[in-house]
Amino acid sequence: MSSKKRYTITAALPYANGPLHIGHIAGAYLPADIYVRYLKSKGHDVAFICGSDEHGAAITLRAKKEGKTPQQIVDENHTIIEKAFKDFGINFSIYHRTSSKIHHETAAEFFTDLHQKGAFTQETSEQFYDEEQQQFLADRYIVGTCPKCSFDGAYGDQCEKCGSTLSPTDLINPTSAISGNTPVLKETTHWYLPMDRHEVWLKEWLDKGVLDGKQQHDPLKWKKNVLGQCRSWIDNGLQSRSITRDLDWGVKVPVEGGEGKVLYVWFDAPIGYISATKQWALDNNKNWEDYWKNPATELVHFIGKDNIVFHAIIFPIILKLHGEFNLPTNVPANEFLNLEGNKISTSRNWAVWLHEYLADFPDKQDELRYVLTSIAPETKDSEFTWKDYQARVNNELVAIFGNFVNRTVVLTHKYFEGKVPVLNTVSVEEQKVLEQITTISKNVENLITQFKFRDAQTEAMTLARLGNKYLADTEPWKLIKTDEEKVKTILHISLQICNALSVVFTPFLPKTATKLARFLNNPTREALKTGHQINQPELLFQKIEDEAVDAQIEKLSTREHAPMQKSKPMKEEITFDDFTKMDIRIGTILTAEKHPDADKLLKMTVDTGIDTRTIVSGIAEHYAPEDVIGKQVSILINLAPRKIRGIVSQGMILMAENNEGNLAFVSPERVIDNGGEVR
RNA sequence: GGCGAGGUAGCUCAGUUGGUUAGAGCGCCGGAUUCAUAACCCGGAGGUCGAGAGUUCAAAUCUCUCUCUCGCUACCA
Repeated sequence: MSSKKRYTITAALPYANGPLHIGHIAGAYLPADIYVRYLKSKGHDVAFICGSDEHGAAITLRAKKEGKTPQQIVDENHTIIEKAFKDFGINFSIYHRTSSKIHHETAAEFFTDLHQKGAFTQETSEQFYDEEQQQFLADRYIVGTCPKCSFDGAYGDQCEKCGSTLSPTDLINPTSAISGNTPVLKETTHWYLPMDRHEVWLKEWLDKGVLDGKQQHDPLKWKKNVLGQCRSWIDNGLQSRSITRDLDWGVKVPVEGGEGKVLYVWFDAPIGYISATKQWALDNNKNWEDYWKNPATELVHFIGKDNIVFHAIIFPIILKLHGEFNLPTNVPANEFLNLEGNKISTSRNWAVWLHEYLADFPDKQDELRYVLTSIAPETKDSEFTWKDYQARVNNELVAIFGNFVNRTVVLTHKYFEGKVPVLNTVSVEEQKVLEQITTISKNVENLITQFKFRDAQTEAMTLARLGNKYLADTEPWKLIKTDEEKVKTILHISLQICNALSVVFTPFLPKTATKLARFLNNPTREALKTGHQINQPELLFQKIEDEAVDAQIEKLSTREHAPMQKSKPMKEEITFDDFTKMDIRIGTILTAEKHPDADKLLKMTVDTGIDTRTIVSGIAEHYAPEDVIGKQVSILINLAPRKIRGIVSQGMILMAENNEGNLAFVSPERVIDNGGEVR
């Protein structure tokens, strides 16, 4: 228990493409910071590693848009993010960045090493290519309509509207984000990581915690959501994933044939933990290998649930392939934090930005830390509301914690000139109170080591509750008239509780704990000695006024929520002949039912005037079957039939789409005979 | 559709291997108190534990079916 261990703790690398919001903090950085502060307070040797993830096409794309270099973009964001972390009090050993030289070297070395070991395959495939710009288009450089939600501005790797993971060829009407042209498919060769080769050992490692025949971790200590997600991935069969991209921003592929190609961000980013550790070791005269290669060192990754597969499957594969490296002993992934009833969305600007909070609520880092830990999405998605923030600060921090400290310190000054009075005879009840201080402190520690930060913080608050109850039970303000010696004992114990509060809250509320230690004039936080002079207190916490939270709610609701919606550029010019090739008719939907094997598809029969045919269409999320029967619609009838999810669809129903991605039928303005031509 | 995680008091959440009247904090109502930022302390109300069926002497807890939320995944000309 008391032996000192070495820990490498990482927190997900923030992508240097935008600022941080409270969801990031609650999900990864705050729990990591609490854990690290706790470990350090116990004297363990901890490297707390984080940094900006600065590669990837989203950054080059944005650079292009803003007329800057990618380096300028990441420099700006890195500075903002680093400052926000620092101001908020996330206490990294190092906050590094993946654009650094040491990272490029480290990542390249990993690639070369794995390449030499034959860990990769090379595959040639067709990728979109912009002929005018003479370059392959990375996934992010392709914009089109999301096949899932019909959002118009989806990227080739992801739709930011519905969050779906996509591949560029999934997009409807793909266009090049650089030129607006329609890209063509062209062959290119990339390196792939065949993950299926690793299924057997991964399964044993995840299920039993056994690696190479040795017990490496205890799976019972892993969260259910993490193990469940991983099992789901492995049981479905791991795919080969490409780990290089045609792009000029990132870590250059260091082997023959790699010209013009870089490592894909998810390959290079986790290696950033290692390169950051190397830099930190150089700066602090340490040996980085102690933190990554010594099997006695624990490696823990704090992440959000979107990152589980990378940290619990892909990165371990990379580490194991390289050899000598430790695998994580735990990956405590959190779920997501919602905000005022909706998902946090960067693109819709539905978020509480960390740097804005710090500006709007100066010196209230700990208030936010407290609230975010109270509602940490540890087992399920949770919700932040400003009213709840206010209630928790006012009813818990101010009323229970701050108030107890204040009354104790005020009474000490009032009765004993601010000197810690002597501990006289201790009653049975008081003996119990003293024992409780120890018990609660131990409980808090146990809960932290189990990554139950929410419960741990609640337990820490019970110490303040204990203090308030003790004062209410003993009533020193009455006793002072009759039994000053007893009052000395009461305030002595109360002051020790205050001191214990400054200890147990150190990981959770570091600024408050320091402030409290200052009131007590006790920076070491060892037990207070009789006669010790304490300082004049201020208030530990201020109440949050209605106006302050109302202003925040107002700010959220008045901000522009709709994404910047630009109509897509016109497609290439076509001839009249091109147009007349399409045979579009008016028809009436006769029957409609849900596709038996798909959620988003409706199977319909339509009277086209010339025949009655079956059409399958992806509109089930917009229309119920009974709503569409009898509707007159426009149909492209000479489209080649195609099997969709097992049913042959003969034609396509035309739909119009608005900015929200909602669909509407293109119907004649008055009733037209079925088979009527649209031209 | 498949898979994973959830659905427990108004809110945020606990409930271990099934076992007496289902818990905590906050909110609410009532009482007491004045050292304290009208704060603290005591008491109370409030839940058919998502729905239904089954196993059992006994189920929030095990099994099955259904339903809703979140995520991954498939279909989307």
